[in-house]
Amino acid sequence: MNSAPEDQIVTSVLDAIAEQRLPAGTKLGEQALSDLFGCNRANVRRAFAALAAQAVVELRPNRGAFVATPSPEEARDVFQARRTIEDTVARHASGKATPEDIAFLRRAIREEREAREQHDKPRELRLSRQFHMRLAEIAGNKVLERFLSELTMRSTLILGLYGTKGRVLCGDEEHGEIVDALEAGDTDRLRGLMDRHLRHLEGGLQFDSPPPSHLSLREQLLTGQS
Amino acid sequence: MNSAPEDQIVTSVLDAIAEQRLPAGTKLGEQALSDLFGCNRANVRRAFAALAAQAVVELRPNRGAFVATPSPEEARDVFQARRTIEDTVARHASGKATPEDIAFLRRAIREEREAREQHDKPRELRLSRQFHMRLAEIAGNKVLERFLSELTMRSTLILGLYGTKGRVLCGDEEHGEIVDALEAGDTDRLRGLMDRHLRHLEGGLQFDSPPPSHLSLREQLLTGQS
DNA sequence: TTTTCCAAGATTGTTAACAATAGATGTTAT
DNA sequence: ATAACATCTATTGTTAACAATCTTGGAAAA
Repeated sequence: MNSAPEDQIVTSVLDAIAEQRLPAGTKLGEQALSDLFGCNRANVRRAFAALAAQAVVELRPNRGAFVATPSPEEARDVFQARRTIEDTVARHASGKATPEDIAFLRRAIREEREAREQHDKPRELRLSRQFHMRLAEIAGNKVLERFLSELTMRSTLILGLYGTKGRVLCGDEEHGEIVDALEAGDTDRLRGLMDRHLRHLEGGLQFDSPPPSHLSLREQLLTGQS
Repeated sequence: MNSAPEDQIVTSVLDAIAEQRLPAGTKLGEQALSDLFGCNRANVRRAFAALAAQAVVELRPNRGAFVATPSPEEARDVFQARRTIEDTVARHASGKATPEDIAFLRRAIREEREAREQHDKPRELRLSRQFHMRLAEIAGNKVLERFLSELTMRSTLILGLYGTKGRVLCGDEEHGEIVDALEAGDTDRLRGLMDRHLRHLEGGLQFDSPPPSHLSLREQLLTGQS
């Protein structure tokens, strides 16, 4: 649609975050990105402003732009919001899925399992996100779709920070059951499965181990003095 | 918190939209705003990018920034999203309201009625919005709070475009009943009242009369040719 | 009078240079 | 050897000038 020079930066950064190629706290230098995308720093700056408005990038004055590092409280809020929004998505998607939709979802599940078996985590994450976003698309509400896009993005960051490595991220059997219920038009079951799926995802987080510190050396040492 | 020069632009524009001082389709010139806020155009540009990311401003290449003019479809999506989010807000706010919260809400209702009697529409709109936002604050989810902030903003634009003038915008008796249910801790009733309130609001829209055209003279005349 | 075309003005988009600040390196004194 | 200090570099923030585009207005032709 809009091929403005800054939109490409936004989508590229979002894609990178969605595939966990950009971990939380990564510094995004203006020069680096302007070189990479062959544009001037003003466009990079505008892209940062848009990304900051979606809370996937944090802007620190005179320091620069950093990939956001969600706190445990933010993680809770994000998943609570996801349950809210994806419940409505489930309600409205139920019975509206075309055969193409079902085929797409089943293919995504299959490829996601393949990616997991091959330990291709970026691909797995991308496919899992596509699964949820397709459901929102079927529901047919652009506003909720955009909100969920932001939330899945932040979920990826949260999983990268607090996810227990050994565990399965998005159990493909759960996704499979969801498609079954969607195809059958069983709204209540669909809603229940989705809720369970999201609680499962959130339940796998561990907030105790690493205090997410992405501070400069100086800030890490000087704790709370001028 | 953050007193960056561009943040002031963002909040000022949002406030103006929330009070319907900036109607949908208004052009926002870069020079005009940079003069007004005593900063350079680069900051205005960044503010526009942030506002566009929240869908309250539309960016047309080589034309400039305009206050968004939501279509009837967008209006439907916005109110559906509001019902979704404010239902969760109601669920989580119920029983959590402090006496100060209740006092604030009752005062907002009273002042809103006064503003309506004095035909002070900006004030009325601002207070009505504050009422809903305070509920979100009580619920205690920053993500949903931010989403609702965007949605109430766009609701104001929608009411300005499609609202039937004679009708009452937000019946204060409805707000009153909501506070009663909140204070009583009657969650189910609170949810029901909120849903009814939002459906009431949406039901008062009329999409037939004015095709929302905020085009230049040239665009209004030359319909669909190069 | 109406339409078409062209030119002037205004606005947006881009770029580069400069200023200000933070982070890092090196030096010196204790 | 360590800590405090100064300097140096890299990065962000600001500004102004220039280029490109759109809008406006009027003149010329039908």
